Amino acid sequence: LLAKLTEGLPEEKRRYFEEFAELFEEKPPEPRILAVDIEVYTPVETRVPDPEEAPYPVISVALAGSDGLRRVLVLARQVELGNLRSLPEGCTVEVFDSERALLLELFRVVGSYNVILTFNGDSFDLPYLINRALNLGIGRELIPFEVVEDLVTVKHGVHIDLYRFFDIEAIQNYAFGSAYKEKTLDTIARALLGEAKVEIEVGVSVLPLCDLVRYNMRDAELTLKLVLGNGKMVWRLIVLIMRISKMGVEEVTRRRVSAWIKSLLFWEHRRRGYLIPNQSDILAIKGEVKTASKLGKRFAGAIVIDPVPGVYFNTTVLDFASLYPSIMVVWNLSYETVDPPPGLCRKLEDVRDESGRILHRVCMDFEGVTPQMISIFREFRVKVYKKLAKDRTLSEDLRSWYDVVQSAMKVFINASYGVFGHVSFPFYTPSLAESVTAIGRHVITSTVRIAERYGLRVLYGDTDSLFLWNPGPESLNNLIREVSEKFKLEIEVDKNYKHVVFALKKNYVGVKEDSSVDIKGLMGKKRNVPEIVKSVFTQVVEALKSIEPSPSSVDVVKERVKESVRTLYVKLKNRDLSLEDVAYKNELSKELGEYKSEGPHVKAAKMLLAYGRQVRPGDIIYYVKVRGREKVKPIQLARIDEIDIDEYVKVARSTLEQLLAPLGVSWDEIAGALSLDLYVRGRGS
DNA sequence: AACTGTGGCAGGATAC
DNA sequence: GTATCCTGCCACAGTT
Repeated sequence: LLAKLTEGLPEEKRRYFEEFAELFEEKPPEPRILAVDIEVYTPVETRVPDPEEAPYPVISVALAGSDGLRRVLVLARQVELGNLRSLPEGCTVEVFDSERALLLELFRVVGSYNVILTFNGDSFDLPYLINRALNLGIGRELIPFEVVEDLVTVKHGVHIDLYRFFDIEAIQNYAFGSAYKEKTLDTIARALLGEAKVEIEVGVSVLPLCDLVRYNMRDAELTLKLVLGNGKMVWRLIVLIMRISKMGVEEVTRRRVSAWIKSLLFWEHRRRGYLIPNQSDILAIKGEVKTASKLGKRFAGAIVIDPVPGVYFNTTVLDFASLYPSIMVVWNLSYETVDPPPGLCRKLEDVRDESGRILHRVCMDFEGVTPQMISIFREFRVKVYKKLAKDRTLSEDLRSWYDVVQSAMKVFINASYGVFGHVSFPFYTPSLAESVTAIGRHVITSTVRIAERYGLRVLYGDTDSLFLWNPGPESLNNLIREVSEKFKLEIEVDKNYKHVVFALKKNYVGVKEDSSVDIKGLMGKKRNVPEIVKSVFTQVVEALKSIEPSPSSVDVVKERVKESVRTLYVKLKNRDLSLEDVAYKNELSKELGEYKSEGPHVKAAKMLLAYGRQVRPGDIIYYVKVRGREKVKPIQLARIDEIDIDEYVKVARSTLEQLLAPLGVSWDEIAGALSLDLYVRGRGS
């Protein structure tokens, strides 16, 4: 495959391919890995002990090793023993009457593993262990961990904090397709392994010993499985990113994709003997942008076509395969090729936006580093590794390795454009980022014009996609052929919708041939909408699946909605719900003091703080709407009987109207009849 | 002094 | 990275 891939290429480029191939073919190392999780005593359940002070004893430590080790070390305390039958299977439990002995045993075990895994170990488990050991008079030389800048490392090996790894946006979005949204051990394990933490009703400090062991062991096991489960997928991904980026394991698992790409590009520069420019020098020559349009934005982005509201049957979605990276390859866009200083380039090409205006010029004398990297990854990914990942003649283990190889490349390809628009990236080049989006706009608007010339009806489009209403196969093929030839970009049919409902930009519902449903952007999908409203939304979507092109079919949907809303009303009125059902979930994106306006989740967070609970940026605040002056309360401080029913009816209305309006159904039509109906029923009961 | 309406903006979440 | 949606705060003006 490699020979085929590099056929006809110049010697130098062939060598690049060969060198990369080695990185992808070399088997991953299999070090001894140990997952560690600790539980700490705390007098106040809601308060997490400060790891700098480490004032309270470590009451339990669970260890799960790649060699099958399953051990829990517990401290003997005055608590219930609990049910011995609830102890996890295949696990050794040792009870210590000295915390010092417990920690020393832990340190001894840690010493025989190369890779230590934790979830949140950088900010809690390991600093706590270090400081607790010091407090107990254990010498530093006996403690296997040490703090280095913003991480905690293992003296004889490496430490991977999975919280930090899964927190990396590129990992979350590209490698796992946004499968998990909240970054807790429980939510990530549920999403990736289908397993959950052990549920406990009370804090760990008062938990019966056997339950504590079970709870602790599960956490360590989940931590280990997140790395070694699914055919060691995560471990392999880490290894591949290390090889591609030329970074160590502790950096790769803690730094963002821009750091990986930086490292890769620095390496490439050095191997070719190029000078690495200063950021300020790039900015001085290539910093000028011409499309700074909106407040807070540095350059213009993509085009979103205003959808024609309504319900459409038989709609085909076309899209460009990784549009931005492909544009960078075809137009040779790289920080060193865009807007070269006068006299340094013989062959220049114009970068035009959708209006034909020339924004920048690109040098075509030589291939830029970025396009070269992208095209190598793309070639390998499409022509080699996607195929090998599906090759039935290979062992399952090998196929899954190749699948990780292709997804590692995907991460680098997808991130290749964004980093150049990021101020802190060492190769930050505004004119480059602006050129990519301008060409993107040019490509999509030209494609719309060509589609219309073939008599195709464009219903909607966003950045790199076009939704075509009931296209004739011939016109469709003509469009695809003409556009691929004109731009040298791959455009293909992505999917067909049996029917699709449009209302607003970035908001639609489409039902595919197999009755699976795509819901984009609608409120009912967002995490900040309470569960109780989401479930009504889901019911209405179910009804939409079966819709046919007839008025009676719309009536059926109307009835279903009415029924769902009625149930919601009754539930709310009877307060037949849990606080979780009505909770809004919002992320606290910064420190409380940094907020300019006090939104509901900020207000709720402040109440939690006043109550003595820690709140940090990144925390998801759960709050409910209550009657009275405060209007909101954090879920921990609220009671069911304070819930403000009207607020929930309001949010149900706005959420469902997004589905109803395109069907020509008004809310009043449903709620008007409903309130009378409820009134009569209410009297009846 | 308390309330109501309004437009601008902050903030969160999503699409691509 | 930008584009877009929705909610709710906030300042201000006008009314009771």
